[in-house]
Amino acid sequence: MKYLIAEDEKELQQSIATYLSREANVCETASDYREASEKLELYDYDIVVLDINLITGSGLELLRKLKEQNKKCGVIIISANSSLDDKLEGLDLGADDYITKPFHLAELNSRIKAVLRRGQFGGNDSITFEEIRLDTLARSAYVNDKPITLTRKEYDLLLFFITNQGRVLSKAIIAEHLWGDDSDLLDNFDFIYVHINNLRKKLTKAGAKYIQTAYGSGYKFIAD
Amino acid sequence: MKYLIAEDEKELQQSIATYLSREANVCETASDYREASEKLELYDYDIVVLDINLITGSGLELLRKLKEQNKKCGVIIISANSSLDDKLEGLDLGADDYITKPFHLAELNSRIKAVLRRGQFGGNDSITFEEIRLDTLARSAYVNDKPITLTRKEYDLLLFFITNQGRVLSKAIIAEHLWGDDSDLLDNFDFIYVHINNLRKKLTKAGAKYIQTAYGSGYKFIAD
DNA sequence: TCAATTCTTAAGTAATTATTAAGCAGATTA
DNA sequence: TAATCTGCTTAATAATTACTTAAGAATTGA
Repeated sequence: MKYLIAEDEKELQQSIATYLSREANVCETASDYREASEKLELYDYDIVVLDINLITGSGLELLRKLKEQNKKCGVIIISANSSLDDKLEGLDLGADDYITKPFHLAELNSRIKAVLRRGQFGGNDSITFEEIRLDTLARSAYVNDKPITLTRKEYDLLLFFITNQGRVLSKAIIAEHLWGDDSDLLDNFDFIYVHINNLRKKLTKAGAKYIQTAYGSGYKFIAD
Repeated sequence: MKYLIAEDEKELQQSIATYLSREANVCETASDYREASEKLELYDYDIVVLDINLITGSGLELLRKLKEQNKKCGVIIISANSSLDDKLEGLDLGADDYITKPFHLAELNSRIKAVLRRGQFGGNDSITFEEIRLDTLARSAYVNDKPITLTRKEYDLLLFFITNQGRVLSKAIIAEHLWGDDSDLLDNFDFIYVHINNLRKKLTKAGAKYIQTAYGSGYKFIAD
């Protein structure tokens, strides 16, 4: 399950992401219109939590765009307490639910659950790729139903590969997804080599070698 | 209280499970005849919600088997609107009630409640995991039928583990469930180490060591 | 209210995992 | 083919996370 949190208040954004990351397999954030728009074009999400009052560009505008593209994801709008109109307009535009600031995270979560339940969006606890299976609740990995022990970073890396199979992932993107936003500034991704190497060793040993190097661009996870 | 939902329509299954998990201590699902049959043999349930029109194998067949085994659980049949015969046959075979698609979840819930009330089912409000048994009314715990004394927090922790078996539970989530909502903000969960440690000691001493550390992610309760 | 139990804090230790760094290997380009 | 860039591997060091214990707070029950 993949969530996107489009919220410009950094603190709230982080609270939400932290809270929801246990429900989602992938929980990403966007801090402004541009970033959200970009991510929505590049990736598929099951749920988008959208603050309708994004400073840069309107959240409603984003929602309109989203629905034009006919993406199959549930949308939950966050709105400031006053703006009833925005809410209604949002629902008109195809949002699935809304929640008013301030709110409890548990409340947001149960609304997401409700949207997922009544919609056709997402909904599976294990992810497979060829003979690899990830149990996302137990955070455990299997190759041909034999468990392999992964560290946290290795698991996250493998999950990221599988949920983005076939796509070339640059070291910068991998770093951003596994280490968060602060790594924008880094220009040294040496440590990724190490994690890739470790994960490769474990997968190869178990008989599943799918991490391919795209020389000069990054890596991709793909069956030969 | 343990429920089993035998329903092959994934979406409906999830709706029911999510809705009823509030009422039940353990609410499990089965998607086909084989899975349901297996679970019924392995575990005891207080209530079985059985879709009589399971694609694979007949629901009626399952019910017949269930009653042959003389299991003490209440059975509520879900039937498609037309098949009156199935309903009657189901009741003949010993089902306790039926409900016709489509139905409101609240309706299903109140029928379950009614069955529980008038039946002898669920009188023993206990949850088991391997050799561990929790008496949820007395809030007491047993390992191989020998009582072990737990403090409140230890009991709550164990209950939380057992009802979320196999799932990685982060310290933040554990804190939230045992200490309430305010703990979102806490960034220090040191005290959890202590409770985990205490519970582990008691369980281990009694011969049941199921709390596994998922380094960097949390803990999970699982049989090797 | 007092005594007993239970919870939390704190501090030191242990274990695991992440990152750095350096040398090597393979690829690409001129 | 030399020069350069990119990626691989390994081992060491650093950082993080977990465990354990004991003592002081807080809570509970009589």
